[in-house]
Amino acid sequence: MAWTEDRVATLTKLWAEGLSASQIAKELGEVTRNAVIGKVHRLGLSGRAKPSRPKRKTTKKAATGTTPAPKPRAPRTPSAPRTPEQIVAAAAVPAPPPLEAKKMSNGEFATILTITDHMCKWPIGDPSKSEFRFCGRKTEEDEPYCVAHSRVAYQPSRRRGSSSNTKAIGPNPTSRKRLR
DNA sequence: CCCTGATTCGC
DNA sequence: GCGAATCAGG
Repeated sequence: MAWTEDRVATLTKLWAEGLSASQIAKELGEVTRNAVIGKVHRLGLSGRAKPSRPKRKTTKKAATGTTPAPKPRAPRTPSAPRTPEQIVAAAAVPAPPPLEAKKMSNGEFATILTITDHMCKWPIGDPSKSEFRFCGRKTEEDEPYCVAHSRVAYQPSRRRGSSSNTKAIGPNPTSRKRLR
């Protein structure tokens, strides 16, 4: 499968949205996550908000005794210093502070502990903070968000008029793991 | 062990 | 240019 303009566009978009390489690979289909990562690098849009990339240790681990050191591949060269890519993926930033959450009937926001089905899982605040809450309003049957937040989360993208292209761009709620 | 991205290199 | 293999880390 060749990297058509279309697929590259999707790849770029999904990558900017923060999807993992494997997720993107599944999304595109016909490609592996390695292919995705490879393409991402080739496109020069590597390194978005990567939490862990302290240092690339070129020093490969010393043979753990029993390692016969097959070394099928050519010796890894020291690798060129990573160029600080300055890809601006800001355009695809997930969710600006959307609607202000209303209070729940009992006067509290939904928390990670109180959130249940039929409650809007739109995050409010910084997930790393204890003040983090969910919107908590009533939602439709299997909707993760309330109607208001759903509109924000699922914005139709004007690409390819036909095919379903309503990609979720909202933040990832707690349990949004893709089924595998 | 699962996952993640990063890198290199044969094709 | 592509992507498998591999690496390194969480």
